[in-house]
Amino acid sequence: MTGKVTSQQVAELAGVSQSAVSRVFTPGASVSKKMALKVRESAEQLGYRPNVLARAMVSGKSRIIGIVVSYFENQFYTEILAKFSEALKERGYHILIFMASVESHALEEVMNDILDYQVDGIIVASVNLTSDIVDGCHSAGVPVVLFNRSQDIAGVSAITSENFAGGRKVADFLLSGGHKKIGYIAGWEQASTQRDRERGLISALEDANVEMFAREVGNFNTEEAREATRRMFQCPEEKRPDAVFVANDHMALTVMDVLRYECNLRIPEDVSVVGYDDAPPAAWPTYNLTTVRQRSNIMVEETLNALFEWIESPETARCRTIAIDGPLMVRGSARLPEANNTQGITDERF
Amino acid sequence: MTGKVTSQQVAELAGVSQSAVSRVFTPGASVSKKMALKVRESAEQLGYRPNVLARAMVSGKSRIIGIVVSYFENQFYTEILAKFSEALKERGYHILIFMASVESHALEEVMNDILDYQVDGIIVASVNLTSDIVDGCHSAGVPVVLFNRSQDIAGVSAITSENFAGGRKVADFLLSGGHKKIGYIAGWEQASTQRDRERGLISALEDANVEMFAREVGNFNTEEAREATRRMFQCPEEKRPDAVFVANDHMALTVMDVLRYECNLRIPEDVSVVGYDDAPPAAWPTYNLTTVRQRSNIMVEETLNALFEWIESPETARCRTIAIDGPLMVRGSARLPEANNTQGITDERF
DNA sequence: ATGAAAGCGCTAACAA
DNA sequence: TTGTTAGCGCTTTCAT
Repeated sequence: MTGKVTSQQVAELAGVSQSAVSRVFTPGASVSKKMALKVRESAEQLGYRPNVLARAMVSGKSRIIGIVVSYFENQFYTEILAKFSEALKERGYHILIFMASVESHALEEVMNDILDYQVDGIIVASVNLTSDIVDGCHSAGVPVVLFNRSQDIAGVSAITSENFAGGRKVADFLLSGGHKKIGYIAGWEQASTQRDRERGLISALEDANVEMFAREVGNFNTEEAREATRRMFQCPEEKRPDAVFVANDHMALTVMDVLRYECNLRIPEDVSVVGYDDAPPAAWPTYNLTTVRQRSNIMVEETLNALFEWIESPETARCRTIAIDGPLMVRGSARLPEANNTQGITDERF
Repeated sequence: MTGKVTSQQVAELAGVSQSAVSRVFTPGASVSKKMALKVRESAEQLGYRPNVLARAMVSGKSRIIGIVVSYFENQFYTEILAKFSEALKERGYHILIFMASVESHALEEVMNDILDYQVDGIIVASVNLTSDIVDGCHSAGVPVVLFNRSQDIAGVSAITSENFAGGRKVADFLLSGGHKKIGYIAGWEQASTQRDRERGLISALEDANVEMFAREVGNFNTEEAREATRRMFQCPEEKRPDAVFVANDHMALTVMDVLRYECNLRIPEDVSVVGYDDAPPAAWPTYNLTTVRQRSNIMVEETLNALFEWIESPETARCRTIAIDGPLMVRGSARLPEANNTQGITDERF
């Protein structure tokens, strides 16, 4: 029944000034051993802990980072969120979380909500920003960094994987597996990740003089991916792709389910499937999905580096656009290249 | 480049007092139409938005709810988090998120961190509290409610599903499917959900004079569930259960994978599998898992009701312990009762 | 209906 | 090293 304990109360009990108490709880302030001891004892006794909000008001630092996520059914993002949470806790920060729908109108509201909390920075995962929104953040002095999206907006750092190269790896792998009829199930077409993966795919296909055999849009969500798969595969055999690259794992799982249980197709005997992300379920034996890994640990780390560079020295911080290379995880969902075909492929990773 | 805009600046531009500006942005304060208009115009022009932290300091209400989650790989909880997020946004609150490991030592730290942010309430999902921790919250005047755990601690409301009844439903279903050799893969044994589900199972088994055939502990995590399954099923056929109830879906998926890909057992021909939660992947055709549904919408709603009852009227609020009934979702992972056996079972839901 | 003034709990000069 | 003082941006009496 203590109610809230203030530094003032601690000060009185310890017989010192209120600011002395503040110093004791401020790392790197100058206090004598004796003072520190006295104060800590009284604080302990009363159950005192500094009020982070009050500290935030005067210091201008809330130690809160806002995170916006929009595809939360996608296990890749829940994994990412857990990693951000842990890494930020280590730095003494905490996460105010916001789930956004994909429409950018709602986004503006969400971003304003975030700013109202005086966050020290914002991480935006798989969301498209507008320069108006970014301007809003900048004029509030809050750095923003994009995770898994890259956009040409002044002053936002962006961390992605090498999506173009990833798309190429998939194409090369499929081609060397002898596939000629390669289909593609696209994600949300405004997403840079989607576009770059597709560009990579097409570019490698062109190099081999192969045309994309079929294309449908799954929009990164389960239901549309299901329908896209039906459109692509419920047709006479000669019009059916013998391989399909799906723009992310989340959709790829659905695609595999539809292929197996609705189309009665065997994977990889009848059709090869390759995804992108290496989300946890990709490794489950049922799916055993060949996919391009996004190296989430590194991506998270780089995102935080970029963000804290701005937070800690806004003057000198430079805007970064970083793309992390990731390997193709070769598993069982796609036909393997013939042994005599493998040009230097010795490893699981292509 | 506006920097932070204060109510003072808006006041000056509008030619009114700072407190007038405050009133305009305080729902239900007394301001004339003219004043409101003038102020809103100036505010708009400067891009002013009230500072939530400053407001929190004086009002004592931060409009932040702390949420602690510990099993984040479990899709059931990511779904829950999304639902809390949406429902809270509707009430004008936001979520400060904390991921906790299961050890209770770390928990105390985490809870203190949360309190430092002056949250208005705390939701604790699938975490075991101690009364010390709860006392800490109460003396800080912060209500706590347990989600998917129930514990005998004074002053904490708890919302769960009818775990005991759920366990019984599973047993009855398996029994009427003709199973006699029923195994159980337990969750973390300190968890009330785990205990209640198991008690329900055993109680119905006893009523039918059947003994539990095998039991292993999976601790609610993937790796231990995998090992538990091996221990239970890698043995001579006669010592092998013909049905297994797994304490939650997250483990059940792993169990199914091990059964199929390591033990070469068919589901449900060789062994029936039943889970608990009805997490999203349970409905995927590959798993098609028969499971007890936790009605997450209702559970979330009740959790929030309990929490806000405390937040809004701490004097009159009463502590609630609510268990929500949930149906058995009959799918394909467990053998169905013989037609002539079905005593009044007409529906998919048992 | 409006303005003046006090103060939420804290940090950060500034003196001493 | 310590105490004194002045705010951070806001809500909320209290006068008017």
